[in-house]
Amino acid sequence: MRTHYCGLVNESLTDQVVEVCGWVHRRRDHGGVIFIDLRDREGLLQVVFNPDQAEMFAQAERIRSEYVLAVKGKVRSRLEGKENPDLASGKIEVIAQELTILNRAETPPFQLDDDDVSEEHRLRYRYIDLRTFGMTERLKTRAKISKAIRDYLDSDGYLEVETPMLTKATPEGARDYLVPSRTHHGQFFALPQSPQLFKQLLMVSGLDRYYQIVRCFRDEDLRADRQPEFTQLDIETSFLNEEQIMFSMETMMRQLFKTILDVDLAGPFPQMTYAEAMDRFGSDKPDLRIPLELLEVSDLMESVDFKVFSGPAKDPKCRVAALHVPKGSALSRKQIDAYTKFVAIYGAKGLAYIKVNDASNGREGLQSPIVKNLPDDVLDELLKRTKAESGDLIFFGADKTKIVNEALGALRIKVGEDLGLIEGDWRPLWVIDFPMFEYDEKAKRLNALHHPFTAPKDEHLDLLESDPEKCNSRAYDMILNGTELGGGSIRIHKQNVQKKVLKLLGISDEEAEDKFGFLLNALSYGCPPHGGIAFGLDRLVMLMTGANSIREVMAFPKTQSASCLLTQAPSEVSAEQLKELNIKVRQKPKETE
RNA sequence: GGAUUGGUAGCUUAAUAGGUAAAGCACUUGAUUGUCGAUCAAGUUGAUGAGAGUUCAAGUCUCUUCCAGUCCGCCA
Repeated sequence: MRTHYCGLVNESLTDQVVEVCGWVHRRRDHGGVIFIDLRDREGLLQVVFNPDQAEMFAQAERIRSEYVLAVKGKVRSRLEGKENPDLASGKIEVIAQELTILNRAETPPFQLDDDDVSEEHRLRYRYIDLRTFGMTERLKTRAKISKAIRDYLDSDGYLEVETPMLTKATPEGARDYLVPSRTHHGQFFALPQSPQLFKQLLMVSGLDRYYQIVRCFRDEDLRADRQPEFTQLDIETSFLNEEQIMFSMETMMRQLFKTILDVDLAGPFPQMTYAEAMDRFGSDKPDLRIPLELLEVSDLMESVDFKVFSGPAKDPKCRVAALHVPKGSALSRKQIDAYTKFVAIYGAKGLAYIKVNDASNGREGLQSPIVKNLPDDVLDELLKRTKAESGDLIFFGADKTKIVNEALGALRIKVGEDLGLIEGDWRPLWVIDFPMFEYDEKAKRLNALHHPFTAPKDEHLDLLESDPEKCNSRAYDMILNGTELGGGSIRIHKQNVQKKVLKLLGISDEEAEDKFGFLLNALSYGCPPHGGIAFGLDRLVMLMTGANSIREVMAFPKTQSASCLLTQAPSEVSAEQLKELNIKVRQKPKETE
């Protein structure tokens, strides 16, 4: 039926007879001659119908948008001056000899060349949306990325192993998607949040190097970069330390960017401690393309007669930080008010600022509601430390450290984007030396910053007992342009250490035995030192294709309320199905009348 | 759970201070032998997401609700 893809017919086939199949992208009827742009996944091809074959021409007159055609015809150079430079096949056209209408089509619910159709419509008719050039290209790029990754890992000795989708609910982490068991009344499987434990077991089994491109499930609220089901590139290896794993993953990324985008990522990736990232960027995934930094000024503000600053400056749980914005004094009062509103989202109670009108004129050169509260020596030191020049602006955050970091960290990105300060295209880095735990104020207990199987640094082992909050882990995150591409760690391979960590997380011996007994057992049967990493494949593809949501790189994504507009899932099930599962729905859904 | 933006013809949008719902594209028909977002002419298309209220009068004001987007919380 087909000899060539439409989009791949070019001048090298001139004078040959080809058979192509595709969808009618556009029809231009000139009465005596009809042009049809025929489209398939590889692109467009102009097909010409002449009236000398009356029967075929009559059929061509009835063709409408999105009809599916098979056309046999001769490739010929377009007439002089009639080439279309926008088309890969623009130098040639196909003169139709035979036409088969394989299928008719209703008028599509939206036009394929309309690039601002609402996402709601696109998702409802996703099968049509996927015909558009942008979607097709992104899915093709995604497939190329997966293949390049597989090629690299395969050549590096990694085995692709599948792990169960029906598995055990875990107490830590995100909310599980549950699947009721028919054969065990009242019991449930959980869909995996990640194959974490299975890949560790594969290391115990001596598989040595494992990878998998695998679906993961988390029942939490959605974002532009979060879907209830998403794809991880999951990797684990034995007998390598963190430096070796990081080097290998970096090499993989470098090859990937070269293959897909022809981009040379500068290497080696810089490494930054968690503490430094929080201090300088207010974030554990800093966007290094933005040349703004948070500056610690708590020590300066301790003794000033301005409680908004001196209070937090003296409190060890708080910080006062400055964000120096070159040329920022051009910001209007209205813009600064908008930024004040912006940081309020993160809990900041205000946003102090100083406009540096004339850096050489001391206090007189500064414009700000707070200058009157600050003594000369503090102002001098502030200008010195920020290296602020005339025309600049300095924002301040003074609050709980967490709030200051989140507020100024987000402001840093927003201001950087608004003022067009972004430098360079790709700025990867590693963030290392994460704390093992974070104190959860609400639950009044420790939480694992990565996950409960992350190993503590050898030299911090004693801190597990004495001061767990000071204990750092052997975890590492790969960050690209402010997005966490992946995170991993060296795992705990000693049973006693694993038990200790679970206890610190407030998991009782009984619960540990119940939920993780199989892992604890496995650790006792000759578990090698091992570690790994998991990358968010959707986010990686999103960055590499320049998409602004992972929905744009998934064929059939869900909406923000985790429903599928195409299939109308989730939906109710029959009484028989529920009965078989021994499940009773407690409340009837609200009346829909 | 919260903040915020939007929902008007098949699609994308408009509608002054509450006073006859409009345009472009799509679609239909006709014309048209070199277009490529073809062109020209004529034509069809609406319970303004749903429900209630205020009013002589509601797309517009009020309340409730549903859907979609962005963000906060949440996401080890």
